[in-house]
Amino acid sequence: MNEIFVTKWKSQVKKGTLTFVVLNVLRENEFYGYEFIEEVKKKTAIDIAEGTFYPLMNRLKKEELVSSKWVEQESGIPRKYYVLTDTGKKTLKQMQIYWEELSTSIKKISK
Amino acid sequence: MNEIFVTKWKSQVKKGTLTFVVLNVLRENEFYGYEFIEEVKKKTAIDIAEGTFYPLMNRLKKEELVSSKWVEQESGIPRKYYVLTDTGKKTLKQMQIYWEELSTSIKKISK
DNA sequence: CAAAATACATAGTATAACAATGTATTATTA
DNA sequence: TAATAATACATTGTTATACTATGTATTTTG
Repeated sequence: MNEIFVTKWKSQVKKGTLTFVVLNVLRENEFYGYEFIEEVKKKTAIDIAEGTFYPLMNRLKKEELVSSKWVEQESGIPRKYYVLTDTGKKTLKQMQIYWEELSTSIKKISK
Repeated sequence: MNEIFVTKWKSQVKKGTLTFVVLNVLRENEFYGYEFIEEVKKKTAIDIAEGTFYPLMNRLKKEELVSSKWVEQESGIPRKYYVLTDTGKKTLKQMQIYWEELSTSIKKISK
């Protein structure tokens, strides 16, 4: 029943949304990429493709909303941890305002 | 304070969202384009550019989620009214399920 | 009578998600 | 112990959609 349409739509809905998710999650904890994706998959209904995540993080770093640092492991591949910057925190606050407005608007018309 | 970033982000967030808005609004009433844009602007925090709306409606018609009919006016330019099809109604139901999941997920991580 | 509002529409641009693919290390399991 | 899965980061190319700018035409308003 129009599965292709719905699938494509879900992918479109994620645009922008994933940025909002990332900044929100980093507000409370530092995460490295692989962990982040797994955590979000477990705790929410949101599935982030790796091919989406890494370019997204590089965009956010370029915009200086997040910074990153490599952390060597006793064994295994080093992990790149992401941290929310002050600019990131301020930007997130503005985004939260719009998100709130938008959710409220949609709740209004979808009830 | 990063206004350009936030502005671009808002535009990204609308991707997919506008489809959801359109189908939801048409669930209860028929509308013509100009009226639709004005109504949504008045009642919600959502601003839809005309250059977004008309191509969007043509996509939805192609997918057979909506149909349209021209209605002549006693005076003035004829109006093209949009109507939700049965396929549109069924597709919307599936979208509502995902939207609910997504909002819940984001509420969880943004609190 | 000029400007604003109404009403539909398209072309070109920018952006972001995703699949596919790649590299490398470590843990599991058969 | 050899193959496979899981961990961990990353890029390239494709596709889809929102927006600006622009265009046409009619009607209302100042």
